[in-house]
Amino acid sequence: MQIQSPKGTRDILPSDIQTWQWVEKVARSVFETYGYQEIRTPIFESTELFVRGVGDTTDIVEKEMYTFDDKANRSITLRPEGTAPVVRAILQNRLLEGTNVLKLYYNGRMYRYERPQKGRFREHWQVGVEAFGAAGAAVDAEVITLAHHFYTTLGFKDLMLHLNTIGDRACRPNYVAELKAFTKSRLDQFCNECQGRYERNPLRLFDCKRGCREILNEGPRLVDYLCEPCRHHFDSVKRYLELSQIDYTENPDLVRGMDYYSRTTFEFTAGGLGAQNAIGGGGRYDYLVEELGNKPTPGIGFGLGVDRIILALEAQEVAIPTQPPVAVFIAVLGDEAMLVAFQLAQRLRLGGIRTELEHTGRSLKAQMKTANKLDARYVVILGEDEIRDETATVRDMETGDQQSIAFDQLAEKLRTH
RNA sequence: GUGGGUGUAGCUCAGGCGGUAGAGCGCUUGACUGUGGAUCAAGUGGUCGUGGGUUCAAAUCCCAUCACCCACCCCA
Repeated sequence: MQIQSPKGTRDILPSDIQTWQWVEKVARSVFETYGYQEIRTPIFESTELFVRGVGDTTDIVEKEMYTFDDKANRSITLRPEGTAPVVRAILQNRLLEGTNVLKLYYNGRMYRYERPQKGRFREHWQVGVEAFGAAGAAVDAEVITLAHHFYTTLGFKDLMLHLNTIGDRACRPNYVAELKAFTKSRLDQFCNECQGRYERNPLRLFDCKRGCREILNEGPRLVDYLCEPCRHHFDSVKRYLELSQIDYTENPDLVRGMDYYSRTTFEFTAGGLGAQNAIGGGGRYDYLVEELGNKPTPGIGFGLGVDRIILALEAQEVAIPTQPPVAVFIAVLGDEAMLVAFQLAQRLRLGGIRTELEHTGRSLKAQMKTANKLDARYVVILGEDEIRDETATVRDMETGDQQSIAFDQLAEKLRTH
Protein backbone atom coordinates (compact mmCIF):
# COMPACT_ATOMS: atom_id res chain seq x y z
CA MET A 1 0.00 0.00 0.00
CA GLN A 2 1.18 3.46 -0.88
CA ILE A 3 1.63 5.65 2.16
CA GLN A 4 -0.68 8.64 1.99
CA SER A 5 -0.66 11.97 3.74
CA PRO A 6 -2.83 11.87 6.87
CA LYS A 7 -6.54 12.55 6.48
CA GLY A 8 -7.31 16.22 6.09
CA THR A 9 -3.77 17.18 5.05
CA ARG A 10 -2.47 17.79 1.57
CA ASP A 11 0.57 18.76 -0.41
CA ILE A 12 0.79 22.14 -2.06
CA LEU A 13 2.29 21.31 -5.43
CA PRO A 14 4.53 23.35 -7.73
CA SER A 15 1.58 23.92 -10.05
CA ASP A 16 -0.24 25.77 -7.24
CA ILE A 17 2.64 27.39 -5.46
CA GLN A 18 2.63 30.67 -7.33
CA THR A 19 -0.93 31.29 -6.19
CA TRP A 20 0.02 30.63 -2.59
CA GLN A 21 3.09 32.80 -2.75
CA TRP A 22 1.09 35.58 -4.32
CA VAL A 23 -1.61 35.50 -1.63
CA GLU A 24 1.08 35.52 1.06
CA LYS A 25 2.90 38.36 -0.63
CA VAL A 26 -0.25 40.47 -0.84
CA ALA A 27 -1.00 39.77 2.81
CA ARG A 28 2.47 40.84 3.93
CA SER A 29 2.42 43.91 1.80
CA VAL A 30 -1.04 45.08 2.93
CA PHE A 31 -0.44 44.29 6.60
CA GLU A 32 2.87 46.13 6.63
CA THR A 33 1.18 49.08 5.00
CA TYR A 34 -0.99 49.29 8.13
CA GLY A 35 2.00 49.13 10.46
CA TYR A 36 1.98 45.46 11.42
CA GLN A 37 5.13 43.42 12.04
CA GLU A 38 5.45 39.69 11.67
CA ILE A 39 5.73 37.36 14.63
CA ARG A 40 6.34 33.61 14.46
CA THR A 41 5.27 31.37 17.28
CA PRO A 42 5.65 27.60 17.82
CA ILE A 43 3.36 25.20 16.06
CA PHE A 44 2.68 23.44 19.36
CA GLU A 45 1.94 24.93 22.75
CA SER A 46 0.94 23.86 26.23
CA THR A 47 -2.60 22.55 26.10
CA GLU A 48 -3.55 24.88 28.92
CA LEU A 49 -3.00 27.92 26.74
CA PHE A 50 -5.95 27.01 24.56
CA VAL A 51 -8.13 25.70 27.37
CA ARG A 52 -7.81 29.03 29.15
CA GLY A 53 -7.50 31.25 26.11
CA VAL A 54 -10.05 29.86 23.67
CA GLY A 55 -12.43 28.57 26.32
CA ASP A 56 -13.06 25.11 27.70
CA THR A 57 -16.65 24.87 26.48
CA THR A 58 -15.87 25.73 22.87
CA ASP A 59 -16.03 23.06 20.20
CA ILE A 60 -12.41 23.71 19.35
CA VAL A 61 -11.22 22.79 22.81
CA GLU A 62 -13.81 20.13 23.53
CA LYS A 63 -13.40 17.98 20.48
CA GLU A 64 -11.12 19.39 17.80
CA MET A 65 -7.63 19.64 19.27
CA TYR A 66 -4.62 17.52 18.44
CA THR A 67 -3.47 16.93 22.00
CA PHE A 68 -0.82 14.49 23.19
CA ASP A 69 1.63 14.01 26.03
CA ASP A 70 5.30 14.49 25.31
CA LYS A 71 7.98 12.23 26.75
CA ALA A 72 7.98 14.12 30.03
CA ASN A 73 4.19 13.86 30.27
CA ARG A 74 3.54 17.50 29.49
CA SER A 75 0.25 17.97 27.68
CA ILE A 76 0.97 19.49 24.28
CA THR A 77 -1.47 20.73 21.62
CA LEU A 78 -0.90 21.57 17.98
CA ARG A 79 -2.20 25.12 17.74
CA PRO A 80 -5.82 25.26 16.53
CA GLU A 81 -5.79 29.04 16.11
CA GLY A 82 -3.36 31.92 16.10
CA THR A 83 -4.48 34.48 18.64
CA ALA A 84 -3.80 32.72 21.95
CA PRO A 85 -0.21 31.86 20.96
CA VAL A 86 0.47 35.45 19.95
CA VAL A 87 -0.86 36.69 23.28
CA ARG A 88 1.29 34.14 25.10
CA ALA A 89 4.33 35.28 23.15
CA ILE A 90 3.89 38.98 23.83
CA LEU A 91 3.39 38.34 27.54
CA GLN A 92 6.38 36.01 27.77
CA ASN A 93 8.59 38.46 25.90
CA ARG A 94 7.18 41.55 27.63
CA LEU A 95 6.35 43.18 24.31
CA LEU A 96 3.59 45.26 25.86
CA GLU A 97 5.95 46.95 28.29
CA GLY A 98 6.82 50.44 27.19
CA THR A 99 4.61 50.17 24.14
CA ASN A 100 1.49 52.10 23.40
CA VAL A 101 -0.09 50.11 20.57
CA LEU A 102 1.40 46.80 19.42
CA LYS A 103 0.50 45.49 15.98
CA LEU A 104 1.52 42.00 14.91
CA TYR A 105 0.75 39.61 12.10
CA TYR A 106 1.37 35.90 11.67
CA ASN A 107 1.22 33.32 8.90
CA GLY A 108 1.15 29.64 9.69
CA ARG A 109 -0.49 26.26 9.82
CA MET A 110 -3.31 25.49 12.24
CA TYR A 111 -4.60 22.08 13.27
CA ARG A 112 -8.13 20.98 14.04
CA TYR A 113 -9.39 17.43 14.26
CA GLU A 114 -12.54 17.71 12.15
CA ARG A 115 -14.12 15.71 9.38
CA PRO A 116 -12.68 17.18 6.17
CA GLN A 117 -14.90 18.65 3.47
CA LYS A 118 -14.71 21.37 0.85
CA GLY A 119 -12.72 24.24 2.31
CA ARG A 120 -12.03 22.46 5.56
CA PHE A 121 -8.85 20.63 6.39
CA ARG A 122 -7.22 19.23 9.48
CA GLU A 123 -4.13 21.20 8.63
CA HIS A 124 -4.89 24.59 7.22
CA TRP A 125 -3.10 27.89 6.76
CA GLN A 126 -4.13 31.07 8.45
CA VAL A 127 -2.77 34.55 8.18
CA GLY A 128 -3.89 37.02 10.79
CA VAL A 129 -3.30 40.30 12.54
CA GLU A 130 -3.58 41.31 16.18
CA ALA A 131 -3.59 44.84 17.57
CA PHE A 132 -3.10 45.40 21.30
CA GLY A 133 -3.49 48.44 23.48
CA ALA A 134 -6.20 50.41 21.71
CA ALA A 135 -9.77 50.27 22.94
CA GLY A 136 -11.32 52.78 20.55
CA ALA A 137 -13.63 51.93 17.70
CA ALA A 138 -11.20 53.31 15.14
CA VAL A 139 -8.96 50.29 15.61
CA ASP A 140 -11.87 47.93 15.04
CA ALA A 141 -12.66 49.75 11.83
CA GLU A 142 -9.00 49.82 10.85
CA VAL A 143 -8.66 46.06 11.17
CA ILE A 144 -11.81 45.53 9.12
CA THR A 145 -10.57 48.02 6.55
CA LEU A 146 -7.25 46.20 6.37
CA ALA A 147 -9.07 42.91 5.73
CA HIS A 148 -11.21 44.52 3.08
CA HIS A 149 -8.12 46.09 1.50
CA PHE A 150 -6.48 42.66 1.39
CA TYR A 151 -9.44 40.92 -0.27
CA THR A 152 -9.98 43.60 -2.86
CA THR A 153 -6.26 43.69 -3.71
CA LEU A 154 -6.50 39.98 -4.44
CA GLY A 155 -9.38 40.71 -6.77
CA PHE A 156 -12.41 39.27 -4.98
CA LYS A 157 -15.64 40.18 -6.71
CA ASP A 158 -18.18 38.33 -4.63
CA LEU A 159 -17.43 39.46 -1.07
CA MET A 160 -19.64 40.17 1.91
CA LEU A 161 -18.88 41.65 5.30
CA HIS A 162 -21.03 40.61 8.23
CA LEU A 163 -20.87 42.75 11.33
CA ASN A 164 -22.15 42.32 14.85
CA THR A 165 -21.51 43.21 18.46
CA ILE A 166 -21.80 40.74 21.30
CA GLY A 167 -21.61 43.21 24.17
CA ASP A 168 -19.23 43.13 27.09
CA ARG A 169 -19.05 42.06 30.72
CA ALA A 170 -21.41 44.77 31.75
CA CYS A 171 -24.31 43.94 29.47
CA ARG A 172 -23.92 40.47 27.98
CA PRO A 173 -24.70 38.52 31.18
CA ASN A 174 -28.05 40.29 31.46
CA TYR A 175 -28.87 39.39 27.92
CA VAL A 176 -27.75 35.78 28.26
CA ALA A 177 -29.91 35.42 31.35
CA GLU A 178 -32.92 36.75 29.44
CA LEU A 179 -32.15 34.49 26.50
CA LYS A 180 -31.92 31.45 28.76
CA ALA A 181 -35.20 32.31 30.45
CA PHE A 182 -36.88 32.71 27.09
CA THR A 183 -35.45 29.46 25.77
CA LYS A 184 -36.19 27.46 28.89
CA SER A 185 -39.89 28.12 28.69
CA ARG A 186 -40.06 26.53 25.25
CA LEU A 187 -37.12 24.16 25.31
CA ASP A 188 -39.17 21.29 23.87
CA GLN A 189 -39.50 23.20 20.59
CA PHE A 190 -35.73 23.20 20.03
CA CYS A 191 -33.75 20.43 18.35
CA ASN A 192 -31.56 18.14 20.40
CA GLU A 193 -28.39 19.99 19.56
CA CYS A 194 -29.86 23.32 20.51
CA GLN A 195 -30.94 21.92 23.83
CA GLY A 196 -27.28 21.15 24.39
CA ARG A 197 -26.33 24.65 23.36
CA TYR A 198 -28.81 26.05 25.83
CA GLU A 199 -26.80 24.38 28.55
CA ARG A 200 -23.31 25.11 27.36
CA ASN A 201 -23.34 28.38 25.48
CA PRO A 202 -26.74 29.93 24.79
CA LEU A 203 -25.39 32.46 22.30
CA ARG A 204 -24.68 29.53 19.98
CA LEU A 205 -28.42 29.00 19.55
CA PHE A 206 -28.18 31.60 16.81
CA ASP A 207 -25.94 29.26 14.81
CA CYS A 208 -28.68 26.68 14.29
CA LYS A 209 -29.32 26.08 10.63
CA ARG A 210 -32.54 24.21 11.26
CA GLY A 211 -35.77 25.77 12.37
CA CYS A 212 -34.74 26.77 15.88
CA ARG A 213 -33.52 30.12 14.71
CA GLU A 214 -37.14 31.05 13.94
CA ILE A 215 -38.22 30.62 17.53
CA LEU A 216 -35.63 33.14 18.64
CA ASN A 217 -37.14 35.83 16.45
CA GLU A 218 -39.73 36.24 19.17
CA GLY A 219 -37.08 36.29 21.88
CA PRO A 220 -34.90 39.00 23.36
CA ARG A 221 -32.48 40.82 21.06
CA LEU A 222 -28.95 41.60 22.15
CA VAL A 223 -29.16 45.06 20.63
CA ASP A 224 -31.85 45.90 23.14
CA TYR A 225 -29.62 44.94 26.04
CA LEU A 226 -26.40 46.66 25.04
CA CYS A 227 -24.99 48.98 27.66
CA GLU A 228 -24.38 52.55 26.64
CA PRO A 229 -20.61 52.22 26.09
CA CYS A 230 -21.11 49.11 23.90
CA ARG A 231 -23.82 50.79 21.87
CA HIS A 232 -21.67 53.83 21.34
CA HIS A 233 -18.69 51.69 20.37
CA PHE A 234 -20.72 49.78 17.79
CA ASP A 235 -22.16 52.97 16.31
CA SER A 236 -18.68 54.41 16.01
CA VAL A 237 -17.35 51.33 14.23
CA LYS A 238 -20.17 51.61 11.73
CA ARG A 239 -19.54 55.29 11.20
CA TYR A 240 -15.86 54.67 10.45
CA LEU A 241 -16.76 51.93 7.99
CA GLU A 242 -19.18 54.24 6.24
CA LEU A 243 -16.45 56.87 6.03
CA SER A 244 -14.24 54.26 4.36
CA GLN A 245 -17.12 53.36 2.05
CA ILE A 246 -17.04 49.74 3.08
CA ASP A 247 -20.36 47.95 2.71
CA TYR A 248 -21.48 45.69 5.51
CA THR A 249 -24.48 43.75 6.65
CA GLU A 250 -25.47 43.76 10.27
CA ASN A 251 -25.84 40.16 11.26
CA PRO A 252 -27.12 39.60 14.78
CA ASP A 253 -26.51 35.86 14.38
CA LEU A 254 -22.77 36.29 14.13
CA VAL A 255 -21.40 34.74 17.28
CA ARG A 256 -17.83 33.62 16.94
CA GLY A 257 -16.32 30.34 18.05
CA MET A 258 -13.95 31.52 20.73
CA ASP A 259 -14.99 32.65 24.17
CA TYR A 260 -12.53 35.51 24.20
CA TYR A 261 -14.50 37.82 21.93
CA SER A 262 -16.27 40.95 23.18
CA ARG A 263 -18.07 43.76 21.43
CA THR A 264 -17.22 43.82 17.70
CA THR A 265 -17.32 40.58 15.73
CA PHE A 266 -17.11 40.31 11.95
CA GLU A 267 -16.77 37.81 9.19
CA PHE A 268 -16.10 37.93 5.47
CA THR A 269 -17.81 35.43 3.18
CA ALA A 270 -17.13 34.69 -0.47
CA GLY A 271 -19.03 32.94 -3.22
CA GLY A 272 -17.99 29.67 -4.80
CA LEU A 273 -17.05 27.81 -1.66
CA GLY A 274 -20.09 25.73 -0.83
CA ALA A 275 -20.96 25.41 2.83
CA GLN A 276 -17.66 26.66 4.22
CA ASN A 277 -17.90 30.15 2.82
CA ALA A 278 -16.19 32.14 5.58
CA ILE A 279 -12.84 33.30 4.27
CA GLY A 280 -11.89 35.30 7.33
CA GLY A 281 -13.22 36.67 10.54
CA GLY A 282 -12.32 38.18 13.83
CA GLY A 283 -13.30 40.53 16.55
CA ARG A 284 -12.39 42.36 19.69
CA TYR A 285 -11.06 40.47 22.68
CA ASP A 286 -10.62 42.91 25.52
CA TYR A 287 -10.45 40.24 28.23
CA LEU A 288 -8.06 37.73 26.70
CA VAL A 289 -4.80 39.25 27.90
CA GLU A 290 -6.19 39.49 31.39
CA GLU A 291 -7.48 35.93 31.16
CA LEU A 292 -3.97 34.76 30.41
CA GLY A 293 -2.64 36.43 33.51
CA ASN A 294 -1.57 39.93 32.63
CA LYS A 295 -2.95 43.34 33.37
CA PRO A 296 -6.07 44.10 31.32
CA THR A 297 -5.16 45.11 27.77
CA PRO A 298 -7.63 45.62 24.94
CA GLY A 299 -7.07 43.73 21.73
CA ILE A 300 -8.62 43.06 18.37
CA GLY A 301 -7.66 40.81 15.50
CA PHE A 302 -8.71 38.78 12.56
CA GLY A 303 -7.65 35.61 10.83
CA LEU A 304 -8.11 34.52 7.26
CA GLY A 305 -8.03 31.04 5.81
CA VAL A 306 -5.52 30.83 2.99
CA ASP A 307 -6.82 27.49 1.70
CA ARG A 308 -10.33 28.87 1.37
CA ILE A 309 -9.18 32.12 -0.15
CA ILE A 310 -7.41 30.17 -2.87
CA LEU A 311 -10.45 27.96 -3.48
CA ALA A 312 -12.63 31.05 -3.72
CA LEU A 313 -10.22 32.84 -6.05
CA GLU A 314 -10.32 29.82 -8.34
CA ALA A 315 -14.10 29.62 -8.18
CA GLN A 316 -14.40 33.31 -8.97
CA GLU A 317 -11.85 32.89 -11.77
CA VAL A 318 -9.64 35.65 -10.50
CA ALA A 319 -6.49 36.03 -12.62
CA ILE A 320 -3.34 35.28 -10.68
CA PRO A 321 -0.06 36.88 -11.72
CA THR A 322 2.44 34.18 -12.59
CA GLN A 323 5.85 34.03 -14.15
CA PRO A 324 7.30 31.16 -16.20
CA PRO A 325 9.63 28.93 -14.19
CA VAL A 326 12.58 29.57 -16.49
CA ALA A 327 13.59 32.46 -18.72
CA VAL A 328 16.37 30.80 -20.69
CA PHE A 329 16.64 27.19 -21.80
CA ILE A 330 20.01 25.94 -23.02
CA ALA A 331 19.66 23.28 -25.69
CA VAL A 332 22.69 21.01 -25.86
CA LEU A 333 23.88 18.83 -28.74
CA GLY A 334 26.61 16.39 -27.83
CA ASP A 335 28.96 15.72 -24.90
CA GLU A 336 31.44 18.44 -25.87
CA ALA A 337 28.69 21.02 -25.91
CA MET A 338 27.50 19.87 -22.51
CA LEU A 339 30.79 20.89 -20.93
CA VAL A 340 30.40 24.37 -22.34
CA ALA A 341 26.69 24.56 -21.59
CA PHE A 342 27.33 23.76 -17.97
CA GLN A 343 29.69 26.71 -17.64
CA LEU A 344 27.45 29.06 -19.56
CA ALA A 345 24.45 28.11 -17.43
CA GLN A 346 26.39 28.93 -14.32
CA ARG A 347 27.39 32.30 -15.74
CA LEU A 348 23.79 33.17 -16.57
CA ARG A 349 22.57 32.06 -13.15
CA LEU A 350 25.20 34.12 -11.38
CA GLY A 351 23.83 36.97 -13.43
CA GLY A 352 20.40 36.34 -11.91
CA ILE A 353 18.85 34.81 -15.02
CA ARG A 354 16.53 31.87 -14.42
CA THR A 355 18.21 29.23 -16.54
CA GLU A 356 17.61 25.57 -17.26
CA LEU A 357 19.67 23.26 -19.41
CA GLU A 358 19.10 19.93 -21.09
CA HIS A 359 20.13 17.05 -18.88
CA THR A 360 18.95 14.00 -20.79
CA GLY A 361 20.59 14.43 -24.19
CA ARG A 362 17.53 14.33 -26.44
CA SER A 363 17.10 15.58 -29.97
CA LEU A 364 17.05 19.31 -30.56
CA LYS A 365 13.40 19.02 -31.50
CA ALA A 366 12.56 17.46 -28.17
CA GLN A 367 14.55 20.11 -26.37
CA MET A 368 12.72 22.89 -28.19
CA LYS A 369 9.47 21.28 -27.19
CA THR A 370 10.51 21.27 -23.56
CA ALA A 371 11.61 24.89 -23.76
CA ASN A 372 8.24 25.76 -25.21
CA LYS A 373 6.40 23.91 -22.49
CA LEU A 374 8.44 25.69 -19.82
CA ASP A 375 7.44 28.93 -21.52
CA ALA A 376 11.08 29.99 -21.70
CA ARG A 377 11.55 33.28 -23.48
CA TYR A 378 14.90 32.33 -25.04
CA VAL A 379 16.59 29.14 -26.13
CA VAL A 380 20.37 29.12 -26.31
CA ILE A 381 21.49 26.47 -28.79
CA LEU A 382 24.92 24.90 -28.37
CA GLY A 383 26.24 22.47 -30.99
CA GLU A 384 29.53 21.84 -32.71
CA ASP A 385 29.47 25.06 -34.74
CA GLU A 386 28.73 27.22 -31.72
CA ILE A 387 31.50 25.65 -29.68
CA ARG A 388 34.00 26.20 -32.46
CA ASP A 389 33.05 29.87 -32.87
CA GLU A 390 32.43 30.51 -29.16
CA THR A 391 29.14 31.98 -30.24
CA ALA A 392 25.71 30.79 -29.19
CA THR A 393 22.65 30.66 -31.37
CA VAL A 394 19.90 32.43 -29.44
CA ARG A 395 16.28 31.99 -30.40
CA ASP A 396 13.56 34.32 -29.21
CA MET A 397 10.64 31.97 -28.64
CA GLU A 398 8.04 34.68 -28.95
CA THR A 399 9.13 36.20 -32.25
CA GLY A 400 11.03 33.25 -33.70
CA ASP A 401 14.03 35.50 -34.43
CA GLN A 402 17.48 33.96 -34.11
CA GLN A 403 20.86 35.59 -33.74
CA SER A 404 24.42 34.65 -32.85
CA ILE A 405 25.80 36.03 -29.63
CA ALA A 406 29.38 35.59 -28.40
CA PHE A 407 29.63 33.54 -25.19
CA ASP A 408 31.06 36.40 -23.15
CA GLN A 409 28.21 38.72 -24.09
CA LEU A 410 25.45 36.22 -23.47
CA ALA A 411 24.58 37.07 -19.87
CA GLU A 412 24.48 40.76 -20.57
CA LYS A 413 22.38 40.45 -23.74
CA LEU A 414 19.85 38.13 -22.17
CA ARG A 415 19.51 40.18 -19.03
CA THR A 416 18.67 43.36 -20.87
CA HIS A 417 15.74 41.65 -22.53
C1' G B 1 -19.50 11.50 15.67
C1' U B 2 -23.91 11.01 11.63
C1' G B 3 -25.56 10.68 6.44
C1' G B 4 -24.78 10.42 0.95
C1' G B 5 -21.38 9.78 -3.27
C1' U B 6 -16.87 8.03 -5.70
C1' G B 7 -12.38 4.67 -6.29
C1' U B 8 -10.12 1.74 -13.78
C1' A B 9 -3.15 4.46 -17.32
C1' G B 10 0.82 10.24 -14.84
C1' C B 11 -4.18 13.42 -15.51
C1' U B 12 -9.71 13.62 -16.98
C1' C B 13 -12.90 9.75 -17.58
C1' A B 14 -15.59 5.53 -20.56
C1' G B 15 -16.62 0.18 -19.96
C1' G B 16 -20.76 -2.38 -15.82
C1' C B 17 -26.40 -7.45 -19.86
C1' G B 18 -19.75 -11.61 -16.05
C1' G B 19 -15.88 -13.94 -21.47
C1' U B 20 -8.20 -12.03 -22.18
C1' A B 21 -8.53 -3.64 -20.49
C1' G B 22 -10.40 1.49 -23.64
C1' A B 23 -10.40 6.92 -25.26
C1' G B 24 -8.60 11.88 -24.91
C1' C B 25 -4.64 14.55 -22.83
C1' G B 26 0.60 13.67 -21.34
C1' C B 27 5.31 11.37 -22.29
C1' U B 28 8.97 9.09 -26.13
C1' U B 29 10.06 8.66 -31.32
C1' G B 30 9.27 9.76 -36.38
C1' A B 31 7.20 12.55 -40.86
C1' C B 32 11.22 17.48 -40.84
C1' U B 33 20.05 14.06 -40.62
C1' G B 34 20.60 20.86 -35.62
C1' U B 35 14.82 24.19 -34.40
C1' G B 36 8.96 24.79 -30.35
C1' G B 37 3.58 26.07 -30.60
C1' A B 38 -0.38 23.21 -35.66
C1' U B 39 -1.23 18.36 -38.13
C1' C B 40 -0.49 13.12 -38.87
C1' A B 41 1.60 8.32 -37.44
C1' A B 42 3.83 4.77 -34.23
C1' G B 43 5.30 3.62 -29.39
C1' U B 44 4.98 4.01 -23.88
C1' G B 45 1.83 3.26 -20.04
C1' G B 46 -3.01 -0.26 -15.52
C1' U B 47 -1.89 -6.54 -9.70
C1' C B 48 -9.49 -1.98 -12.58
C1' G B 49 -8.37 0.91 -4.08
C1' U B 50 -7.49 -3.66 -0.81
C1' G B 51 -9.08 -8.55 1.16
C1' G B 52 -12.47 -12.42 0.78
C1' G B 53 -16.79 -14.97 -1.59
C1' U B 54 -19.94 -16.87 -5.91
C1' U B 55 -18.48 -18.85 -10.88
C1' C B 56 -15.34 -22.84 -15.80
C1' A B 57 -14.48 -17.43 -15.94
C1' A B 58 -15.09 -11.15 -11.96
C1' A B 59 -13.14 -4.30 -13.51
C1' U B 60 -18.35 -6.11 -13.90
C1' C B 61 -22.31 -9.87 -9.02
C1' C B 62 -22.08 -10.39 -3.25
C1' C B 63 -19.66 -9.27 1.61
C1' A B 64 -16.09 -6.70 4.30
C1' U B 65 -12.46 -3.03 4.65
C1' C B 66 -9.60 1.35 3.44
C1' A B 67 -9.10 6.00 1.06
C1' C B 68 -11.02 10.34 -1.05
C1' C B 69 -15.14 13.77 -1.94
C1' C B 70 -19.73 16.33 -0.41
C1' A B 71 -23.18 17.56 3.46
C1' C B 72 -24.57 17.88 8.91
C1' C B 73 -21.96 19.74 13.39
C1' C B 74 -18.53 23.71 13.75
C1' C B 75 -15.35 26.99 11.69
C1' A B 76 -10.75 29.79 8.39
